[in-house]
Amino acid sequence: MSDFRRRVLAVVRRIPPGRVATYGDVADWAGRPRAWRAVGNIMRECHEPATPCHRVVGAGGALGGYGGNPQLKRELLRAEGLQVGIARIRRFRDVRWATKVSKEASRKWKVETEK
DNA sequence: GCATTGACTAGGG
DNA sequence: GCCCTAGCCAATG
Repeated sequence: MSDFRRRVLAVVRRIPPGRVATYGDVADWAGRPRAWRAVGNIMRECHEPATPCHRVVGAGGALGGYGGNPQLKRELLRAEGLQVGIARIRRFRDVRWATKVSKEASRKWKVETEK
């Protein structure tokens, strides 16, 4: 279990219900802003219920994937009060976690996880 | 250690 | 908004 992977999971678990974050956001919070692609790889492995992988979506509100069951992901998100289209999240800007979190909070989070 | 792969993204047409 | 391209990172064989 690499350090980066551990951080990514920690960030994902931090996403509150009814909110979503993009792969890019997660990578950023994990300390590697340009590792979004790797984040996708990690998610593929960690399909355990302990981490709300379904709250991690693609940039611009794209759903991304969910193992062999993308539809399930849509259901889960809708169950949390999100408006989900065929392959997109409506009101994405309003439910995107990263934009709702204050800079203060992100700074604090980084300080705690950097060490 | 190199090559391939992927639940990605930003930019240009 | 959609399609294509190039760039990027960690995991895998």
